[in-house]
Amino acid sequence: MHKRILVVEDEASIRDMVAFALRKADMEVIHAADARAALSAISDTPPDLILLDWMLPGMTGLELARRLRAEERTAEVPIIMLTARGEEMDRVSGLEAGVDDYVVKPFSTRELVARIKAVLRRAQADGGTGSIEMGGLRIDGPAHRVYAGDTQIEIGPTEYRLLHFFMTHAERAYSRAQLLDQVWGGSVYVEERTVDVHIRRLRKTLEPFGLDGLIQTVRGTGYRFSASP
Amino acid sequence: MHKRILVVEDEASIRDMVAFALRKADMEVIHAADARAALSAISDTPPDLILLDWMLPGMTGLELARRLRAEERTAEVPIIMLTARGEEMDRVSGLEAGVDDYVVKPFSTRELVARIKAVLRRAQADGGTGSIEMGGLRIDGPAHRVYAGDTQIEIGPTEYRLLHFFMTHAERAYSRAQLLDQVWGGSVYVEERTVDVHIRRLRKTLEPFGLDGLIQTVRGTGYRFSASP
DNA sequence: TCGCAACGTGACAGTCTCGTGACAGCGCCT
DNA sequence: AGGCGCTGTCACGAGACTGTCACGTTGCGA
Repeated sequence: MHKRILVVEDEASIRDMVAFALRKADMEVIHAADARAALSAISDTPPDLILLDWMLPGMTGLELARRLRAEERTAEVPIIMLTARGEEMDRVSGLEAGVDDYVVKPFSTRELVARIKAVLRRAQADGGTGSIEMGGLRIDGPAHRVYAGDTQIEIGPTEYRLLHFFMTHAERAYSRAQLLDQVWGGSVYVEERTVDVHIRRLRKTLEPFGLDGLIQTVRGTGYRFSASP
Repeated sequence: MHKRILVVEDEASIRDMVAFALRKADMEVIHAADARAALSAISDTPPDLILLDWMLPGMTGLELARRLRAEERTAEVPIIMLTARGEEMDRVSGLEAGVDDYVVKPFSTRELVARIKAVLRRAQADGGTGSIEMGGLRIDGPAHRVYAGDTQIEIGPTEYRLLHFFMTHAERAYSRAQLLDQVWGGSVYVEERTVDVHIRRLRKTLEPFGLDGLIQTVRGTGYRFSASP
């Protein structure tokens, strides 16, 4: 799996470390120290994935992410954000800007590579359209919409994020803590049982469309999303 | 969440403080004063996480980290480094060696525990073992599912953990005490005979699928999981 | 062959988990 | 201000799961 990764990061030490790890994982690394350099690097050939630092000189990573999403050439390129601890609270707005995943500094290279691979795998799975379909349910990432066949389903923000996470991480059990981490964002204090309630609401929203059994309870562990019962 | 943590630290005061905090957080603490002791402690059963002091007599923590990464048994075990203030600049080389996180001294035990939990959660999220198949039985770790051929088997939490342990430690006999340790978690008080009952339940759930004889009784010792009768 | 210890089995009551409905607080729009 | 959608929390109850006991069976050494 040879892939081209664009690393947008101004701090040399982190850049070098990342480059070292990615090359070891058989990936090609392109550097950009700031947003302008990133945009010009992309104008040539879009990479397979962009690794973006949250804090950049000139333009924030979030802003750049939005720009990249707006441009057709790069709208479909997965983006992973690098954030320092304490910046996590903006995870939700980041996810809404179309960022695919977050890695919080300090991170281990092992974790980084694992996340990158996961995101690449997912990107490949949804064929680049940004929408995922399974079990009669379709979620349109860029448009923030959910369909059951042709009819659109009205869905709240949290329910949407939960469903989106599930559909991008199907066939796998997650604990309530993990779901809080991933869907609510790492730095919030909410009861774990709150997850149950949102699961319940999501199930209730999907039920009228004959979409039962998609969200399964894994007793003693958490929940799982899967098209097969 | 009962976890085994190996603490590699030569300074007694820090070691005791850490041990106290971790035990309070329901973790089992193994201790090693230097690199050699650490390696020998690991040779038995690898822990779930290693807490490593940067400065150690004989071998630096970094060196030890590399050694651990190189060895297959411990390559996946998360490592957290304890560093004194001012040693931070070497963070990059540490991350290159595959260290998962840093905690800078002086630290609060609360922070330490939080970091440990975070790292454990991430390590667990990275999928771990994937799926294992043997003797016509397949267990899908990430999805938390068990199959006999194509049909899924309904299974309770404890039965699942027991089966999972057996399939990851097949062809070897375990005493009831060992099973309680590994499957129930070390800090619980249950009768040893309880193991028998769960073995029985597991056998019973597997039986309808023609999966007999997978769990064998080793009279006077305990039980063993094996594909061959 | 006998007797004992180890193991299998069924039943049971307590505990824990999860689903569910209700409710109050909050931000937003009219 | 009032209505409305959304969210987090709580309390309750059904059902699943668990640990333990009592008793039946089996294997093994004397």
